[in-house]
Amino acid sequence: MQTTYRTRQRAVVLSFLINSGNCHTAEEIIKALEEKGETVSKATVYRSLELLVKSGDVSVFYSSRGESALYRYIGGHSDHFHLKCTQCGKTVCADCSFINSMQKHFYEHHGFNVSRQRTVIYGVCSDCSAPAIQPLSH
Amino acid sequence: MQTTYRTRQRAVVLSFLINSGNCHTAEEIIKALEEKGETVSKATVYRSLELLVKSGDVSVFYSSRGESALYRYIGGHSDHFHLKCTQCGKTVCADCSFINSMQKHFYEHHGFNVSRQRTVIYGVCSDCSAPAIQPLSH
DNA sequence: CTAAGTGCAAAATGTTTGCATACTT
DNA sequence: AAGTATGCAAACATTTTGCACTTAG
Repeated sequence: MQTTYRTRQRAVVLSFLINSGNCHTAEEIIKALEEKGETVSKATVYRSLELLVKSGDVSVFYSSRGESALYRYIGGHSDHFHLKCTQCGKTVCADCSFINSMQKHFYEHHGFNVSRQRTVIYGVCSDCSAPAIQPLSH
Repeated sequence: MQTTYRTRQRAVVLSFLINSGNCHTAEEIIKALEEKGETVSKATVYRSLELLVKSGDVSVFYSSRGESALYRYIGGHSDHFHLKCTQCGKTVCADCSFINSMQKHFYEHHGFNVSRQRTVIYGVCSDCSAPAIQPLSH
């Protein structure tokens, strides 16, 4: 088994995510660290994120092609998951226990253990499905 | 509103998906058409897929970064959605009406209209969560 | 000392775009 | 004719990789 060394760079990436508490793209993290004067190379940010995801401290969320993955520190945020609107592209984070029912169903009927953090629910958000006021097509 | 012309290329792409009935990456479609002797350029395949998705004949499914989007003809396959294993990477298509409950919940509690075709449930599949025989972690 | 991690720049991947040409209607 | 679509190659954006060097244990 491979042991992981503690490095300044990885600590910096993790503490950024911990302090923020929100979802961030790799690019955002890179820029933020740069502005803070922290020197962490782009490649290292990606590699650190990969390790942090493997270790379970951080979750990745792949929204859709052409957009970046979103990373987020998960210290107990077990009910958190994402609703992504296919019309406006916005992603809403929902903290809601319905995911428990989902987990139960998929485990019992499909032998499948749902990941609360990485699951993406696609659909149309309330803003975009507002009746009448919609723009006349695209 | 913009009218769409019927073209040989788009018909070819659509009929490939109809005949297959399965999910395919753009790359697969391009290769398959090439082998069939159909001449459709890569760019046109992408553009056709985009139009077909817009028209509702085809669904896209973005699995995760570094992998291609999956396209699929949806002629009434309304109960179809994807379970993706984060360990082995396999994607299982599930046809199951539980999605009705999901739809109800997200609509009632979040004003969000779930897309049956594009939603991705991430988790660990039964093969990968088989007890006892698992590798000793990482 | 050795395994693991870093930084850089270059590569890779999957998809999109500009533009001149060719279809559809 | 006017509006779309095509094909090609070049551009893109995000992420990954090779390699020589540094650091943690």
